[in-house]
Amino acid sequence: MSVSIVLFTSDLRVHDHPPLRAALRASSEVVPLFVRDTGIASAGYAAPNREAFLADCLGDLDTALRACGGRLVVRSGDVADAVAGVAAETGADAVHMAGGVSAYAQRREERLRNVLEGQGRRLVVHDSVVTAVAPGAVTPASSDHFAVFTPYFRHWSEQRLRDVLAAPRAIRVPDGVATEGTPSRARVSGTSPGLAAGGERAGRKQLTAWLRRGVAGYEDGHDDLPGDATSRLSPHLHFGTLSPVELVHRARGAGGPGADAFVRQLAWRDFHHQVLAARPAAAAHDYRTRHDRWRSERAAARDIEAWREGRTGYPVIDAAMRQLSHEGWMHNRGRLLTASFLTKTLYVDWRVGARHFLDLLVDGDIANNQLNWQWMAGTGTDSRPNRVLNPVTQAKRYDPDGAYVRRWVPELAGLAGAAVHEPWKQPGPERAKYAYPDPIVELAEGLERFRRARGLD
DNA sequence: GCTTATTTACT
DNA sequence: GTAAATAAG
Repeated sequence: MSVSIVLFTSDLRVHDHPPLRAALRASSEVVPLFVRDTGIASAGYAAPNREAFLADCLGDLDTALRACGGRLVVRSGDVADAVAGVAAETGADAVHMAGGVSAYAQRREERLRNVLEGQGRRLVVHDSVVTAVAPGAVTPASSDHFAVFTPYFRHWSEQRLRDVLAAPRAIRVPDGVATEGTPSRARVSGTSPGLAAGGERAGRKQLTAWLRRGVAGYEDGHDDLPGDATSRLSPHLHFGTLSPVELVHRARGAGGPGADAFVRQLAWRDFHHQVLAARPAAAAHDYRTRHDRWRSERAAARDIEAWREGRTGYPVIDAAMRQLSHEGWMHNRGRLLTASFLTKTLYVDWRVGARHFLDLLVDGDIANNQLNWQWMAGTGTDSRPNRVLNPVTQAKRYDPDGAYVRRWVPELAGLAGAAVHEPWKQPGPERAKYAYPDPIVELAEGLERFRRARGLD
């Protein structure tokens, strides 16, 4: 008669869950445990949209566990203390959990290992739960991680992934383990009105629909802003309600150029995770400095505010920023454009933008968010420091009829076609009809400031 | 075998 | 411009 604990973190599912399977194999009784980590709030990482989505996920996980005779135990507090407490109460001899990559996750794992080993218990950390290919599983000859995507992707693609694990059929939880119960989404305030629903069942339904109907058009459609033809699976990947290993297997099974392009995006996710695992400081500091002297937040306060609120006077930027606040999610092309605009055109520190995204994005993820921001800011792994995206050119390319802008910027709904991307070109009397701001900065002016600051010519 | 130049490709 | 692969020492 032995007891194991499964500590759920960013893996809120029962399908394809190596820690859960390992615990069930090792022990006759298992405690599925989630700790509402008070440290996340004090680290400034908590956000209402993710709190609400998390509540859905925990409720659904509890339901799935109950369906096979178990339940989810929820506690609050410091993770190491809470887990040690449950371990002492139940006499568990091992704790199984997924490996994480952030500095926070690495610290958490270390503290947990110390406290458990002090009690004579084991911590077992499992790979390929949060990513398909584990960080460090492939490395170049001269470094502990890849800094260029293309060679990483070649190696990543050659990795043999483990088989997908079935959901458990039966779970016995020891009697009398106290739980706080799962939180309610309804009690989270300050969420985006159009926030998606969380939970493994919702994620699996979405995945099936995506593979059946969406993925085939992904290669052609992924950058089409109004078409909205991306998978929207990012929140489920962030909370682990879907398994990246299973996604890769099933997408490869679907086949075709759309599936290949989609799998490539999943590899980008793993790429950023392996960078952060090796360089956890990159969440807060330049991966490779360009010696920027960003405009101070004080000096740029009005520009930053306009950017956050979606009133920069560049319609596609404002549309994307409003989509973010309304849905807690933004189209990937919008993320690139708004990040380029903040860091290059306004020359504001990428950390300011990354912070705002983390405050709102339901899929807000330290590895992907921080490193993609750095990628766009030119301080990351990318080797092109002077890449600047022109919001007008890009808008005409990826929103040729202006439908995306009109959807999110109703003030401009009266402007037909691509004219909506340049409202300042309307003749004076026409323009007065639209309660929409003039551009807060000239593109050429911003570009010049940026190039001067970077010493580019 | 190991270090150092050259080539290649780059969301 | 730069990282990785390859060729050369």
